[in-house]
Amino acid sequence: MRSAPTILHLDMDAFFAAAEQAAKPSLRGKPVIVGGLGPRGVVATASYEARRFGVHSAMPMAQARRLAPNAAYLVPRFAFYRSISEQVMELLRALSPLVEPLSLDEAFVDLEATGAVDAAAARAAGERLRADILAVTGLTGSVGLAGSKMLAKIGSERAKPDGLALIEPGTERELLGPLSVRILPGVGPATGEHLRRAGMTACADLVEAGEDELVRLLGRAHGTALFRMALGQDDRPVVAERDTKSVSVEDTFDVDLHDRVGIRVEVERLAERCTARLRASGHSGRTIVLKVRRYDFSTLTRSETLRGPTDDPSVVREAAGRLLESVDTTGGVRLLGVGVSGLADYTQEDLFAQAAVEEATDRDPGADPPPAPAEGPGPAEPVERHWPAGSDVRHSTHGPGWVQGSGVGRVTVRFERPDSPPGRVRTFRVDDPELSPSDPLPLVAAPAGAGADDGPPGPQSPAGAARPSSPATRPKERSPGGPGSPESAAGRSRP
DNA sequence: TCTGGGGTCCTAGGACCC
DNA sequence: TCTGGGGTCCTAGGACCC
Repeated sequence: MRSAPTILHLDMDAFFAAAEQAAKPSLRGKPVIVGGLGPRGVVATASYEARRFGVHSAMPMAQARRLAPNAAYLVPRFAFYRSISEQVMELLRALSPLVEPLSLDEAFVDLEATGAVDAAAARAAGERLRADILAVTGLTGSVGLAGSKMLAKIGSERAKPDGLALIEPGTERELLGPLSVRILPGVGPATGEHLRRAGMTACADLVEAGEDELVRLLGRAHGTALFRMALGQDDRPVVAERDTKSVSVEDTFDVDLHDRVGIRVEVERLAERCTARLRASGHSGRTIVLKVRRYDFSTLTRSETLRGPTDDPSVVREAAGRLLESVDTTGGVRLLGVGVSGLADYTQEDLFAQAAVEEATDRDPGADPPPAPAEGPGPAEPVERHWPAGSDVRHSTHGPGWVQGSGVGRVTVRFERPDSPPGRVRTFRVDDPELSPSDPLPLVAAPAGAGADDGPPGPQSPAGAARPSSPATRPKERSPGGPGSPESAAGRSRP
């Protein structure tokens, strides 16, 4: 425990949803829900407007739709969020070299790594950080400052949204006492219920019960850790780099798989994707893990440890295939996964391997929605282009916009950009040659002088402001169709 | 209402070795 | 011939986190 609040925790507010609102002016102030749009999707992030309807992270999408039928529903765009995250992490590293990212939108910073800091200086650094994040990304984040990781995190939680909370060292126990045990790290639904049945719901109850009782109830590691946490004692250091321990990929299917051959094919595909990710991360591994979730949600894993580490797709594929042999899949399978653990650094210099990595990562659907087949002029295949809800596009006449929804051969686009007023909506055929996928635009306009590069310098770039009426390619105008109207009716299409 | 995807850590039993 | 304890590795499952 430190005597000064020099551990900072930053948590961006409703990150994915806020990033989408920043990119899409028409969604500001409206309920926005980002997550899987398929029949088995769950909510990744709900904007604060959507939370008022009771929607929250991890909620099944079907339930969210019942609660907030008029919200805008968008597919996550991880590459976009990652680019914003990098800007934020950069600002954190300017504060201190000791930064521990927890996810795209969260990190600890050790302010002491640069020298002694008192409470006033820590608070000033936190406020400056929040201002810088807003200036650079256009988004808000909340900051917690305390003498330990746990309290810093509790601080940022209490500061939300768009706030800062500083917890003075010495006040931890008093602060925690009346709070629910569920705020302690490591207390989830199961442990919470376990403790409740033992009559403990507040942190003070844990202190009163004593360490021995908690160890008896929860086991050595968990019991002692929890007792200390409840007292506000937490010595975990901020750690900048931690080694990856495993790499895995998994898929939940829109409909349960029954066909044994089909299941086998999926396992092999997953093995290849997993190996590609493994190689891309510069690792090889010894233990191959197969994960199967059955129709009834029961989940099992089978693993096999090889004599030495591998990053060979065929080795991983075959091991995963062998593991599948020992699994009963009657009744159906809703999820399959393949993972590799027991990682070793991969040092081999092999041009063939490198080439394979690049090729495989290009195919990795873990990245963002594929930039749909380029405008193949060749008469080759009339592949139906896929327009994920929320993705950025550009129209050769109307400029930049985003996909509000698609289905039955049509795609609806709203033409607006981060710095424009809310734009208007138009509908096109999915194969309209004037329409193409594009990269996200910066959320915050580049400083004056730097020419913003986008929008055809044509007459009406800021759509919505101007009133484009290009008679040549008159797209079918579509009625208002506010957020949430027609999003991908196709749902998720499996390869 | 019907539960994602990517991870981490812990526990417990059995094998094996000393 | 029987018995013991400790350490490490492997496998499986579960809780938790974002």
